[in-house]
Amino acid sequence: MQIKEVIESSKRHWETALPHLSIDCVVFGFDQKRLNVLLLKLKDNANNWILPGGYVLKEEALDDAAKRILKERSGADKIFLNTFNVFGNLNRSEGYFKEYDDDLWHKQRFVTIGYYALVDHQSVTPVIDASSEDCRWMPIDELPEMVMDHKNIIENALATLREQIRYKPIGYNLLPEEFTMPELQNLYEAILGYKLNRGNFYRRIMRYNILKRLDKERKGGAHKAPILYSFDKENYQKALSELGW
Amino acid sequence: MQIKEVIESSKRHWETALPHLSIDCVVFGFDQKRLNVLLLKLKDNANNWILPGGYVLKEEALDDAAKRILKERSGADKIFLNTFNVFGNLNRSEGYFKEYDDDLWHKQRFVTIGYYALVDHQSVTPVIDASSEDCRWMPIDELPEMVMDHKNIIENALATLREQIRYKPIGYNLLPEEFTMPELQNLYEAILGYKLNRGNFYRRIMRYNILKRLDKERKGGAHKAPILYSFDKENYQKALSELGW
DNA sequence: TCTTATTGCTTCATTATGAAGCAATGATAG
DNA sequence: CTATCATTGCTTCATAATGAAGCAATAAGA
Repeated sequence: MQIKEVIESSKRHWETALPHLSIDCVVFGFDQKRLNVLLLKLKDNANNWILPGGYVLKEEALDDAAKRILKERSGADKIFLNTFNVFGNLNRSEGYFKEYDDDLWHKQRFVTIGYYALVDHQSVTPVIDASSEDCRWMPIDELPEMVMDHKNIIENALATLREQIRYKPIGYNLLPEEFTMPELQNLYEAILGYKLNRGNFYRRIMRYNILKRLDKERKGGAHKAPILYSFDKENYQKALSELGW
Repeated sequence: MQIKEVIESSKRHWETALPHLSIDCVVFGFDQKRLNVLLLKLKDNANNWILPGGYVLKEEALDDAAKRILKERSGADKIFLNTFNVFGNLNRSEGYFKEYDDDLWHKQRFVTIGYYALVDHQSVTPVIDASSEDCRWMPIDELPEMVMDHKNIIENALATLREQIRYKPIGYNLLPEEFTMPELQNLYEAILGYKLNRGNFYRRIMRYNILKRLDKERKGGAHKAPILYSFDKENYQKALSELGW
């Protein structure tokens, strides 16, 4: 196993980025009925996948770094992005780079800032960057083998998302402009991991008063055509700000 | 204005700690009817107060660093400690150290990990460390002038606490072993910043089933003597774990 | 002993939630 | 063209949670 590009870029990082600090992004996208995460596979790195991540430049705000990294490594752009936790244990990368020289950037001790992002699955086309061999959506309930503690980081991000969905409207960033009530319910169920009662879900969402009902339906599927909605951005923001967001 | 000790310790830090990374702790304590924060005042640093903070040693886990810093700089020990946010904007310290040499540790660009702590006010005796002139509890609604973005960090921590109190039992770490129902209500009101209905609060707390009613009362105050309670630690933990904690 | 503020706990009206169901509808099969 | 079917929009009913108010008990002090 060899990661030449990684080693090369390692040297560059020493000069331009803050040492001992990295960012990992958990990018959630919703497709049909499943919640997905955007993952990368390094060249020649066996079967281990990683989260899109990178380093903070010396004169770069943390949020800007997260945006840049995500754009460079996955093509995702203009998205909802937030920190959710910090991972600062020792030996987080233990074992993964032991064959390499001690001056390899990645072998160092790292404090990692975890960002999670919510994106419209349809509008993101995964981009394979120079150091990667693959970049794709993976369903949250069928994650592949992952490097270091990256699986744990994803679970932590998902737990954050699940907590937020309890008392905050969610969906604006995860759904396309127009969507149906069953699609919104599928999103909630995919995030929560369990089924919701249809009528009660309908009632609860309607009471939020964050949906704008469009005068059209989504025909083409079998059975009754569902009504299309879009988010009423003003009320959506109002609902969030009443909760202190 | 001079901060000799700070400059001295700055040199030591370069050798032992992770560069560009710091920790600030927002320590909440509850006294009578008010929520307080533990603050320090640097020697000779005019009237500006700071949060107890410090740096992460090269071979030290982040949580351990936070514990150590808090112990060293304020005497607080064995407490509930959690990250709540990361502050990584540029120029956070702009203007505060401009008179000093550029190689002053503090003048550098810093990413700060925010920790919040919940402690029993009575059991913490503020300790004034070598680089401080003062260390004391300050009520949350009467904060003094503070250095850099430290006031913002406190507000951010308080917002986190307020969010958590909505759907999580809180109080175990902020109250003494034995307490009364009005005291618990006062704590909630101090955190939330507004009054709660007495009967409804009583009913809600009782339904949580996290209190152990003791067979004694707190006599001595005027009027009817309130019953003493302690937390039923088992049920308290169960209530938390049902919420995924 | 009387007054007072405080406390423990309940009652009643209102609102939210869980479970179930009914009518409408668009596609499909016959 | 019509019957069937799963799905959808939305409502109903029972139960639980919440907001507002109040009653009786009580410890301290007048």
